[in-house]
Amino acid sequence: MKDMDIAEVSRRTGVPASTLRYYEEKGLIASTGRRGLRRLFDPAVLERLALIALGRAGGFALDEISAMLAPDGLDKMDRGRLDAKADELDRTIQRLTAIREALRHAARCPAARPMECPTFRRAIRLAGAGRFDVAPIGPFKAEAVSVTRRKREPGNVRLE
Amino acid sequence: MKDMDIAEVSRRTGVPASTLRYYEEKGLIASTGRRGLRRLFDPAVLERLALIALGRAGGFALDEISAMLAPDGLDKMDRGRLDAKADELDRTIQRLTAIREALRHAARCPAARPMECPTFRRAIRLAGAGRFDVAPIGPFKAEAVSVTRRKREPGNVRLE
DNA sequence: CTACGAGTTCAAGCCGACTTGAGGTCAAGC
DNA sequence: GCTTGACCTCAAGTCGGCTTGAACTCGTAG
Repeated sequence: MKDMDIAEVSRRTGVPASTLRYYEEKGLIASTGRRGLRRLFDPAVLERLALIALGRAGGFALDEISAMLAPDGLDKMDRGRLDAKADELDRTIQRLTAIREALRHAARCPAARPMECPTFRRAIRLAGAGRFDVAPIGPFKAEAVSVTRRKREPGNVRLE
Repeated sequence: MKDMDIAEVSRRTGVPASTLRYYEEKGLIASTGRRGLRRLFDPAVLERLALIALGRAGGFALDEISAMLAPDGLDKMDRGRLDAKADELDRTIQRLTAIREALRHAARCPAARPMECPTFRRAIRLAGAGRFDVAPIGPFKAEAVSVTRRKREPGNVRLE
């Protein structure tokens, strides 16, 4: 298969041309050359874009993704980093699972106010949604979690 | 317990005062009144903030959260909506699980390039990371998924 | 040879969720 | 009565991941 122009890459991946240019600018993908002004892409870019999409779907930032993909454009990734990311995802999944349970429970819990329901409160605690020392049940701890948070972590502790 | 000023709410929840003002402006929380210029909050706001944190941790937008929390400030939420959100979370969890497996596998798969490994490709497919009709194995479908995407869904299909 | 359309560059805009900063107010303690 | 410092408002800034628009350049079909 010969080199493709940006439109074909876009068509085959569903990724808009503007995004492809943006990715190139960020160094996530590379064009093999130009014909006139036009970029030419090696078919291997399709794989790379699939991996990028995978990362994005996993909630990773573009910078993290480019750190995971090998610098030379091959797809050998750093094993340690991959495992770390998997662990991160694992924690996220556990948190989301707890939240899902909380929602399901809240949807059919007979308690007038969800917060009065021990099951719900437990789910909140598991969700690590923060320590909100609301009256009824004692204070609990929350370990720091991160979804897509940047600097600060509101929703997390700061014990007085 | 008497009404609290913004600093106390902040201290007890870990949510910065600026964020509390912002939430009030958006109608997510309400102050019960003022003493001079200063906002006063009913202790019930702590619960509400816990629920908001829960929603945020679940990846929901503030607008979605305020739609889930009752307009009158009580915490009765719309059951249908809650279930829908739980389902949404469920799909997200499944996707993330597939991605986690893909990462774990990639970390120790002997194949030189992950994309040549059927297990990895399968994980990508499950992840719904898009249809990237890379040569070796045939095209597959991806149903639209949404993490925190806004309008467009790059990474998803557009069969020619 | 020329016009066309698909590609290009670069700067600016957008969205959500906040944060920051300048300048103002006000209750309480000395 | 005055200072202090916590709180206030409002506008603007930030960050990531793109998109959009204006102005321009080419290869190719007619």
